[in-house]
This record gives sequence, structure tokens and C-alpha cells, in this order.
Amino acid sequence: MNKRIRLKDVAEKAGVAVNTASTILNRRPNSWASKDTEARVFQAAKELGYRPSKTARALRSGRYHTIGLLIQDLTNPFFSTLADELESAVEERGYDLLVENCRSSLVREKHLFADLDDLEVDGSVLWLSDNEVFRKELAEMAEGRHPVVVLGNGIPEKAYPVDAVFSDFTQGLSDAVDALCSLGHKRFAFVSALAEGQADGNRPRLFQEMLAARGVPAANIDVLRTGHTVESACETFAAFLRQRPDERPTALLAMNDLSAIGAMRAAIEAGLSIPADLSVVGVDDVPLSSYLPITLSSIRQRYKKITRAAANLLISRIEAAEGLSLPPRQEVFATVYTPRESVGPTKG
Amino acid sequence: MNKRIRLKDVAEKAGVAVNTASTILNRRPNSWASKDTEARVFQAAKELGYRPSKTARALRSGRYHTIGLLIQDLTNPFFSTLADELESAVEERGYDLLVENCRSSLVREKHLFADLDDLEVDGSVLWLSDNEVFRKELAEMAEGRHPVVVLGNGIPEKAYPVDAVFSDFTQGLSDAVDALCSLGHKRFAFVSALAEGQADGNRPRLFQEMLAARGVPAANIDVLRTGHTVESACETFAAFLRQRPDERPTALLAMNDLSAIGAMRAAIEAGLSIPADLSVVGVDDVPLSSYLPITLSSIRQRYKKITRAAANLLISRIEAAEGLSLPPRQEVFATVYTPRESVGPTKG
DNA sequence: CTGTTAGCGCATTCAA
DNA sequence: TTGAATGCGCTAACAG
Repeated sequence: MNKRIRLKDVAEKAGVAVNTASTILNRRPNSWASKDTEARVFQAAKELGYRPSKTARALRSGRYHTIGLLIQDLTNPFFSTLADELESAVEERGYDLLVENCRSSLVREKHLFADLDDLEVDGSVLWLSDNEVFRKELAEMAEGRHPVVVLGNGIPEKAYPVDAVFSDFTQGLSDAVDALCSLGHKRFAFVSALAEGQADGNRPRLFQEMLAARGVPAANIDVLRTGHTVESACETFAAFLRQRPDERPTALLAMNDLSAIGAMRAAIEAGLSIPADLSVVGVDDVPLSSYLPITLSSIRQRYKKITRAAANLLISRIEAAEGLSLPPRQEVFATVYTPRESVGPTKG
Repeated sequence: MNKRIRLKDVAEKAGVAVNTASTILNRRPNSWASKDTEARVFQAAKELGYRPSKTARALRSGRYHTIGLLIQDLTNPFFSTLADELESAVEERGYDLLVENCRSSLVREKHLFADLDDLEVDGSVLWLSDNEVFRKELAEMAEGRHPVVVLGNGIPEKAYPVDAVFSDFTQGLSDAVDALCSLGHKRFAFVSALAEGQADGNRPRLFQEMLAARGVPAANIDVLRTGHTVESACETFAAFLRQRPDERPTALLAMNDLSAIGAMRAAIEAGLSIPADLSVVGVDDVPLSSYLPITLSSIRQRYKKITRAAANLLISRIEAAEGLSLPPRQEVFATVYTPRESVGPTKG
């Protein structure tokens, strides 16, 4: 029944004009209204329970006080943690977070990306399936008035035309490889978790090069392509184990914790014990990893740092004076290898 | 610098008036515009790359084509799965989903709840920490024009004044208890995962009654209160195990999978083996549960059914003729006990 | 079948 | 210092 309270109602109750109320309630600096009127306006607003209409404000001002986050799969703890942290980060700066969930579909990703500047947000943070694929579109966005920052693993060879925050994969990976090699591992599997139709990127190569530098020939490395769900990693690795009863790898590195967990499960079901028969390392260091029945070694991403950096880059750009066009910036955070129970020496 | 394309631009290009363009683009039924004009309008819209402003549309129509979802903790796979499924469900009906994350804070929950009808949504789905606490406010919402459906575990003794979808806990719980008892378990622990300051509700009592019916005295049941994170469940149960080196429970039931995983971890670190020394049952059946190194027995909630039912109830109410006021409806879905590796016979 | 008009609630010129 | 207009982009009455 109670109709919506408008600014007009507040103004009337306080005995002032709407714009006066507006200026006061928004604490605009150039208001030299008397202390008394200010008090009256605030009082009226409070008594009436006035809530400004975000929609009207947005329509008028073109500002939404909201930032978007595009992620691949909300169901993946990595992304939900990322969303959670980013929400905290932007909220401190007075922004809401709007999550755009690709649900592991590349075509959905295309659509969401295309609709990005149609979104009611002031800017967006993007964790794309593959930044390279969108390089051209990103360049176009940089021209437009929709600020964007891309996130990702690994530093691109050529810098992107937009703000970016990356995890530097090499440090953590290198430490993991060192650890595995010094534990005597000689045969490796690499599980790259990818969406359907997605390219491998340079990760497998990076892994191979690191192992090569430690004397492990490419022939001793099996590269498995799986989807990025637990299920698919489990199935893929199970199939692999079946068709390879001997000459099996003794160490496995998966591109994310979910895949690592899936592969671990497949190994267990195949009768292998972890880490005695197979050492497993994941990537992301999802909160759950350290609480699994067999705790999972992982290459940790710095969630807090990444999200805070992204929030800062994006919001600074949003709030920068209109004309001012900042050059693209890039920040990089190291990853850290975190050994846990899932890694141990080879039996042999 | 490409300015925003407005409806007016499309209309001009097509040589019609704005409202004509509006009626045509929105495929309103009462438009008897000539096929030819229609084609011209669509063509113009396409060529110009017209994207209607949701903000303006919302301001004008009071409809947002968005529904809100209030959850306790996005980081908890149960809630992220719920969000994911609900998003699918409402999208099929042409709505977006806006996630409101309490981040495990009851005060934040209060705020989000209070701001609910300030939100730019047509209605909301609520998974509250405790429906009873909000009973009064829910009744008020039912009066207002913000449709709401509450979700939850367990059927309330007194029906709520709003639409509701519940998981019926008793079936699954009863089956779990049966299974545990027939495996010879005599001493039990109950881990109720709660936010700080949250009441236990009737769950512990329900559990005790079920066990009593099977001849297990209350003295054989330890009720542990923990937070709802893995960490807190792990710590709480670890502390419990330390102070109770003997007379330990041989079976544990946790109010959600995350707590079950935390407790499981604590048991393992205390040197117990699962299920030989301790059987563990969770609630929710989070997707990950069946892929853990020791797969977790769980009382499954029917995510798909729950979210679809919620979407139907809410959207039907939203789209119901203005005047028509539907009575509160309630739907209930059974839970199903899903035994896995974490449950086995007692050693003794 | 099409065009004109009047707001949705707010912020922001301008006068006063 | 404050009040009266203007319009953000769109939809929905109307009247043509």
C-alpha cells in the first residue's frame, strides 16, 4: 500500500525544494545550506524512510556504482572465492558486484562478453577462458567508455591494451617441479583443464621446458586434455590409467584444483595410493584443498591481492576525470607452491 | 566516441515514430504494423546496433526482469551450486539473477534483508540463516509488493506467510540413522553448523528423537556447535577429540558437507581412520562430495527441483495480474540419503 | 495502423 | 543560498 517515497516527498516534508534536498542528501560540497535546513532534510528523509531510486539515479547520472565480474563457472570454488573476495574489495570502495557466470560455456562467454557494455555497471573485471582470443575485442573496449580489467594466469608475451592483473605461474610451477624432481619422480602427467574448443595455451609447453631443464625428456610427459569439471578430469584420467597399466606417471600436475581432485579420485579408484603411487599437484589452492582427507598440494594464487589490485585499477579508471585517459597498466603477483600430503617420494 | 544508440535513432532511421519502434521491437501483440514497417524497424535496429537501456525501461515500467537471491556464503559449494542452478532456472523464463551474499555475517544478512525491496529486482529468493527469526518481517513483505520465496531445510511447524520451498529433512536423516544403527553404531556426534548467535533450531532434537526411537540414549549423543566453515568444524571437532580420548563417537552427522569435511579432516589428523574408526555423514551432497579421496556420505538436497520450484513460484507471483493476490504456497522435496565410503561398520 | 504527449525519480542547469 | 525548469531513455496513454 505504502507508495514509494520520492525525493519530492522528503523535500515537501522538510519544506524545501527537491534539488535542495538532493544536494543535501548527497552531501555535495557546494551546498551552503544552513545547518538547520540540513537537519530538517535528514530528519524528514529518516522519518519517511526515504530510499533513493538507484534506477532513476543511474538513468540520470549514467553511473551505477556497480562493477561486473565475468567468470567461467560459479560452481568452481576458485571462481566463487574470487567473486567473494572481489565483492569485499569493491564494497569497501562503495561499489556493488554483479556476477556474470559463463557456466563453462564458451558460447555463453561470447554472449556475455558482447553484452558487457550493455550491462548496468561502471566497469568490469574479466576472467576469460583465454585472453588471447579476446585481444581484438579488448582493444575496442579500451577505446570505448567501458573500463575493464582482465585477470589471468601467466603473463602474456604481448601486453594487453587494457588494465590487467596476472598470476605469475612460473615461480610456483618451478618450485613444484623442483620438489617433484628431488623426490625422485621421472614420469609426469599434465592435466590441462580446458573448455571445449579452447586452446591449450603455452602451459603444457612451459611445463615441458621446466622438466627438460631438469633432465626429463618430453617422452616422459603425458599431456591430458580434460574439461574443467571434477567429473571430466576424473573420467579422463581414469581412461588414461586403464589404457596404460604400466609405464604410468608417478606425478601429476593439474591446471586447477578441481581437476586435481578429479584425477586423484580416478587414481584412488584404480587402486593407486596417494602419494605412494602418485603425487598430485593442483593450481589455485582453493580453500578446501587443505581440508581434504588427503590434503592437496597446490600452486596458490593470491586471491586477496589479485582482487584488490583489480578493484583498484578498475575503480581508479572509473573515477578518473572523464577526459584523462590512463595508459593500460599491468600488475603481476607471484604464485607460491604449497606442498601437502598429496606429494611424496616415489616408491621405487 | 560512438554515442549510445537510442530508440529515437532507430525510429528516425526507419522513418517511424518512437512508440511504433517500441511496440515493434518489443513484439507487443496489439501492433498491427505492416510487415514492411516491421522489417524496416528491425533492420534499422540491427544496423545501428541498438541496445535498449534497461535502466530507462526499468524506471518507466517498474519491472527489472531480474530476481534476487540471498545466500549465506557464496564460498560454500552448496550455495554456489544453488545460485548456479537458480540462475539457469530463471534464465529460462527470461530473468537475470542477482546474488546477494551475506558472507556468513548475520548483521550483513539483516542489512541485505532490510534493503531487499530497495533492490532493483522483481522479487527475491531467500535462503536465510533462520527463517523463524524473520517470520515477522516476512509477513510484512507479503503485504508489500515485493514477492518473495523462502528456502530452507525442514518444514516449519507453522506455515510461513510467503511462498516457500523446503527440503524435508526427516526422510534422508531417518535413512541415514537407520544405516548407521544397522552398522552397529552406538555412540554419535551431531555437528550443527551455525552462524554466530544463531539458534540451534530443532535439528539436534530431531536427531536425538530418531536415535531414541532406535534405542540410543541421549547420553550417547554429543552435540557440537560450530560455525559453518570447514575451518571451524575442523577446529571444533579436533578440540572435542582431544578432550575425549576414549568414549568417542563412532559415527558423526554434520549439518552440511563442509562441516562434515572439516570434521573428517580433524579425525584423520587425530589418527582415526574413516570409516573404520569413525563414520561420517554430511548434508547437502555438494557435487564435490562424491569425488573426495574418501567419498562422503550425504543427505542430498534436490538442487534442481528446489530451484525450479522456487523460480516457478516467484515468477508466477510476479507475473500474476496486479490485483490478484495469491495465497502463500508451500512445496516440499524429500532428501535422499546417499551412502558412500565415509560410512562403514564399527570396528568393535 | 501511426504519431503526439506525458511522465517514471532524480540531478542539474539556470534564475531568483 | 534556494526554487523552477529540463531531460536521461523508455513505455503507455491517448488521439489521429
